[in-house]
Amino acid sequence: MSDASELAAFAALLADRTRAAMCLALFDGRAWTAGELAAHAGVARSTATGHLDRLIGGGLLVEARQGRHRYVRLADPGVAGLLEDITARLEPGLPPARGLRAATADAALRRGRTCYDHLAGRLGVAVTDALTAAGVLDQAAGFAVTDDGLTWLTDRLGVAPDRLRAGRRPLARACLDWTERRSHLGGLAGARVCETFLDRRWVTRIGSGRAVRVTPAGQAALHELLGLTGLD
Amino acid sequence: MSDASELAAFAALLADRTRAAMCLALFDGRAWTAGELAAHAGVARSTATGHLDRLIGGGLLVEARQGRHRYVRLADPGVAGLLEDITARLEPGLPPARGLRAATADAALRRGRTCYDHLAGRLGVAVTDALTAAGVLDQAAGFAVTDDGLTWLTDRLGVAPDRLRAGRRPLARACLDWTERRSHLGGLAGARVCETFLDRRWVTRIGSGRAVRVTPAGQAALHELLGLTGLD
DNA sequence: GCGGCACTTCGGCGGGCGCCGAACCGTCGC
DNA sequence: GCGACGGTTCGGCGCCCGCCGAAGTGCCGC
Repeated sequence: MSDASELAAFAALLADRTRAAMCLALFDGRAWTAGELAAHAGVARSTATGHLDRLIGGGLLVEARQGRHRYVRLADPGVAGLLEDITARLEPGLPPARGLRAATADAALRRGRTCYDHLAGRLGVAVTDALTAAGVLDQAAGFAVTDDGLTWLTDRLGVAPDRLRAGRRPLARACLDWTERRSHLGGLAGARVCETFLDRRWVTRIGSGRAVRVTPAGQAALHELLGLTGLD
Repeated sequence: MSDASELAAFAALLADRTRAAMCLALFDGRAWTAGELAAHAGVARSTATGHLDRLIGGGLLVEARQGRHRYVRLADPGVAGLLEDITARLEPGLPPARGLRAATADAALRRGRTCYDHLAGRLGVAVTDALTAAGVLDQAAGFAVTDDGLTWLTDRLGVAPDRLRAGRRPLARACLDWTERRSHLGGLAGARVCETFLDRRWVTRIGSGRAVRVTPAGQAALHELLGLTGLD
């Protein structure tokens, strides 16, 4: 009986159009700010605050406060899997490959891929770790680009300084990688890094999808630049 | 966006204590009547009617009208799996084996088992099919014991007539078998058949669980009585 | 065919919940 | 510092939804 109450309480988290829209948006694996989710769902920020409180309290989401921002993402891959199971049930005929499980099944995608406009997969995590080790990123401070890091990006990597001026988009953003269960670098800096790697042919796209592969030239360059090895 | 509405609408089906209690009750795989579910959930019958309409309309349950009864059960194994996934999330530490998936994994259980007090699994379905072929059961009429069937149960199988008088419990009831995706015989008649098989040592329990095995004597007897073969 | 039973329909009540706007608080950038 | 901005708190509004009981409808058994 109490079991039924728990089930009902859990289901109630998703039983609201606004909260459902938030969870579906977060289904992409990225961390969103409260304001972005409010805009996405079409409600006032104050309303979004309450919904996020409930979703976090219910264990579906986790938050990371960063300055005046409240970043929020799905709590764990289990939540993503559950959402996928339910939505798959809702559209029986539709693409079975839309979700993250399909990505899991594909070794190439697991190795390396783009997530929107930045690197993800093992490659994305490896690059992020190397950037952290090199002092470019400060993960302790919640995924911030350090002052030295800015210099590194412009001088070592060769990104034009004005392309790193944060406008509406945060410079660095943590993006959770389901297949790796790790965060990798998103945001403006993540996009610039990916862009540069592609420009220089350090990585190339495989086919027309999101999968990418490190080229021989890229293996040499990334070893030279970041000490990375074993990027097949 | 419309996607979010659909997800919310679906989740709303389970987001009520009463409906959740109904679904959890049906999780055992049996078909319940509307009145039974109302009593189980502790609401008026009129209230239960509305809830069942919603659950059926949403595709979680299916109904089978039979006389003045409204039998209802989970729509398909996918629903059971979904419920299992969700409840497993709610009690992370608890028995991973409570559900039906565990049964699926166990070959012995898949072959033959008891479901409450009647036979299930391949054995249960085979016996039910044979009883139907022998004219004991009329599945077209919604799982009814025929007049000839009553005679068969008493004269051929040797069940005492007064043990087949239906009281509150229906004489025959369809019980859905998840592993076989087929109905098998439950209700009073199902219990008597199972009881008789066990009494005569045609089937014996394996260990202390629900799994059962057909004995050599049982194989001979069931072949003689119902033409059944291949019951290892 | 007549009572009894399972279920359904309907009207009405009450509580919960989602929504907003206004005021407030902390952080960031000039 | 001071304004801008993201997020939070609070009060109040309105709707939706779950609940019941009473009356109605088929179906069953005597």
